[in-house]
Amino acid sequence: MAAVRLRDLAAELGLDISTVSRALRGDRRVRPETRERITRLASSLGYRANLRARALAEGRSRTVWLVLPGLERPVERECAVHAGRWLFDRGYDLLLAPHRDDPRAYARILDRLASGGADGALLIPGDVSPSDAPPGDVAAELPLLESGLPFAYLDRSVPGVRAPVATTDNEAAGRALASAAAGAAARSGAALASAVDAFRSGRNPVEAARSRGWRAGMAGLGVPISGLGGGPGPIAVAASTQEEIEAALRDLGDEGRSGPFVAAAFDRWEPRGGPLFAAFVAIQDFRTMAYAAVELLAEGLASGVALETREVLVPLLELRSVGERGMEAGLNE
Amino acid sequence: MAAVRLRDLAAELGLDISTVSRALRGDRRVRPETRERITRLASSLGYRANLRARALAEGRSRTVWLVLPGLERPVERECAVHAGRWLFDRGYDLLLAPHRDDPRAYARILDRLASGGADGALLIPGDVSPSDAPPGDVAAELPLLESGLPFAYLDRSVPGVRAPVATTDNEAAGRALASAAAGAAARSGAALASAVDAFRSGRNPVEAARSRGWRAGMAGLGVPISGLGGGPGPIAVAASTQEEIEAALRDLGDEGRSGPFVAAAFDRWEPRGGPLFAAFVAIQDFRTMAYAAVELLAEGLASGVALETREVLVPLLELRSVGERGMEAGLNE
DNA sequence: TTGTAGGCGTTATCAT
DNA sequence: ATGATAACGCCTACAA
Repeated sequence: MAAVRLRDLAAELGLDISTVSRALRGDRRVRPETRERITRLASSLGYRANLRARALAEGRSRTVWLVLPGLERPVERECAVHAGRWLFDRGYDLLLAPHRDDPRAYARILDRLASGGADGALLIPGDVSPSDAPPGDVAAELPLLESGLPFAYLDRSVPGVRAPVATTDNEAAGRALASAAAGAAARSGAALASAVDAFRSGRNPVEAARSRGWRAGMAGLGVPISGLGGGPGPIAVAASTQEEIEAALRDLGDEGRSGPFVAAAFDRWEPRGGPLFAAFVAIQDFRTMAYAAVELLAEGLASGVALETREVLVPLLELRSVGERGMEAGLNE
Repeated sequence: MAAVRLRDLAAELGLDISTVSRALRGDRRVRPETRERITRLASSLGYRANLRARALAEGRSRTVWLVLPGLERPVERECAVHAGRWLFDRGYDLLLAPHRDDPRAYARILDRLASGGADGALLIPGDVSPSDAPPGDVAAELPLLESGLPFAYLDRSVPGVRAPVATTDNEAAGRALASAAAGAAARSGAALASAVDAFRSGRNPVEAARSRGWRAGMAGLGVPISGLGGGPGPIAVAASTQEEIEAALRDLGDEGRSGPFVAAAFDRWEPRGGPLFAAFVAIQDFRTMAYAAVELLAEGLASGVALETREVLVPLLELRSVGERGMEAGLNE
């Protein structure tokens, strides 16, 4: 019942292991009849190459890990599926390693990677706020860097870690949302009085870039960025998610503001009525982002060495307008 | 820049490889001072054990794969997270291998597993309808079975494949939903006229078990199972998802039925008004299910051999009642 | 076209 | 407590 080895096939056929090995992996310097005998016996005995031995001998395992916090967010799921397909076509298997924001799990995953657990890796970092970052967490990817394993960041990067990144052009997306929001207000006859920046800039580089774009866009249009107060007239509120925008509006409401507004969010917006008169959604192109990350990684997989720092910015898939139906209703309040 | 090996440490210290190996792995028959010298040099040189070599020598990799179709459904995500934690605590890393319902990807994953890619596996099968099953797909897990790798099914099993399963007690859940639905109708003063079975029994064993339970429960209560027609009076409709129930109702509507009804679904129900007067949701216990599967697998991981067929039925986490507010409204239509 | 032999880096079994 | 040596199963120059 023990697994069949090359040695068993060779012994059975009176050949040498190396000949059997060559035949089974398609090396053409094996006489056709010999190859025939070998493949026949191999399949009849159910021979399967031992991947552990092959990985040791070849120095690679044709395996890539995608390290991510969890599976809840669309980025994670979509990138996983697409990157998996791209890599599959290149002969690699993509395995997902979720660390559940558990620092110990995260450390062990990176440690295994650095020890030859895979040929390369894609990393989607979790949120790192200065307060809840465990000591030494900044250096969590240190083993990876030292090992020289090729890896690339996906969606976001970790400041200070030198590695390539594939991410949405979030700054451009922020600017695009700004101009769309201002345009919608203008078309409705009431120019934007001010804009609210509800991005969580300190959270990660993505939020920071979106905030920069939004503020720059509004500045270029002459619309002032207001804090929680703000003057009368229609306002535009931007954040990464609908929930964050709604939370910001509740804060504004407490200070006397509940009038019409324009919403600018990413990826998803469910119309729920209320004083909204227009909503714009920046739809990210996860498919292309995953492709770009795989492209970045591919160089390293071929050469087997770590990659240079580089940033690939993927344009938005679409800037979608939703919920403009309620525009008049919003203005009539 | 090449990776540091045991050999390098041994040479540097004038010791033998075997001593260094023992020291680094906590074997106590090494003189404390020697161990000290070794560990010091190892960490100063950044030594990392080569996992590929270790896996070959030890015959295992302390790695388990979770093979699943995708990451969309709650089962997949929740089981992945929980199983990952349980296995982590046992010293194993859980890696996710989504096959995107691509038969080639699926075959390659199972092939790698059978060739020693991991020490064990958990499988969440996709839907297999007789029509779209590619030829030979039934035997897709054949390599796995032949290899003797320990694995267990999670959530569902594949008929005909001998392996242990951890799944919800779907038949009991179906019965529970039946009695809850009938009870709600009785409490509202209008006994159930008939029940609709909208489960997709041919799709997979889970759907089949739910359907059996629902039918048996209704039979025990003397409520006839109706087809698309059905008589007058309140009816109960059961299916795995809200969408499937709504689809079934649209069909009923075409035949003249749009009156009040009781809904019985799994895991999720969003109240949306309409002629509904009660909804019951069977909430599955994914956490316990994942735990049970890991327990099943653990035996095999310890012994290294395939497991006996066995079925662990996990009770529902909860039978939740939602949307009963609309009961009177529904009856008044 | 086939065989020989060394190597991949660790672990494990003997001696000493 | 340490060292020599043989696995682990496969790959790959190099030789024949």
